[in-house]
Amino acid sequence: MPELPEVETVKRGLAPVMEGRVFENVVLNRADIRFPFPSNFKSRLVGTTLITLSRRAKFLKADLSSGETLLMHLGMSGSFIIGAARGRENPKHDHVIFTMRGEKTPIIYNDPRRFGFMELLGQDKLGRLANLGPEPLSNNFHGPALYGALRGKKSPIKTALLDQRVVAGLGNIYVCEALYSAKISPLRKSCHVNEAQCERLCTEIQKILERAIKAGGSTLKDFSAVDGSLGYFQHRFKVYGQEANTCHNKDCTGKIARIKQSGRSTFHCPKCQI
DNA sequence: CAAAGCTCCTGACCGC
DNA sequence: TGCGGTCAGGAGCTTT
Repeated sequence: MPELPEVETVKRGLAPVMEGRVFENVVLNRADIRFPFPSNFKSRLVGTTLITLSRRAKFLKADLSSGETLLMHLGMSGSFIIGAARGRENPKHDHVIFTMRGEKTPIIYNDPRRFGFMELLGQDKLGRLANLGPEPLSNNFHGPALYGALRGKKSPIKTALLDQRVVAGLGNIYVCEALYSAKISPLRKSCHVNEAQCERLCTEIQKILERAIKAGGSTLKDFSAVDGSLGYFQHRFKVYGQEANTCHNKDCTGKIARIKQSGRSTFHCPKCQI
């Protein structure tokens, strides 16, 4: 599922065919996905220029010449396809089709589970971006900042890292991976994660995200890269989905366990993550 | 206020 | 082969 690195990959794939282009046509194949599309969605887009496409947390943000901002979230299974709408294997879940002036092929938004959504924000409106925590790859994200965000929190560190107000852009997979690499138990209370551990956690989060972005984003079976490239599914995680495998941290003989935390699967090594 | 639980949705997977 | 049940999860919403 798309987490920060996947969204970043999508952004990089879409920017060359969207930035600086005028929306020539917008087709909606249904009135809503997770939420209803904004009123007059098509007429508010057609004729405007997409000035800048950027990413904030797991959101794609398109600044328009009209002054409005198109905010897009991929949810669990959303993907963009640059290519012909016809001859697609499963056009069933093609919900939005953008045509940019001067571009040969349309840009299709496909989302089987419809957990994604699109919104239009007025000028100076932050909307859902207002309460997001720091970008993990920015200078605002560092040990002391994380420590400050965690103290006073009684929830487990795993849960806290999924809270987009603490750090923005992580999902279940990368949280498991980061805690594993930092050798911190997902069950540890947030307020009991000390300064040194916060420092380590920040470093690991950044390393993991950077590596994943470099790899073009990693993915599970229902997410595909913006160009539909395969081989995208081959990504192996160190701990996520590795239940019962032997921990391969150095000098550890533990076995990867799977537990549930606030309804989500957590994979961890009970022996070396403390 | 924080934290936990529920909800949306479809496709993949499993056992019979 | 088909069918029902279960699971996956981002994040907003409701409940505690």
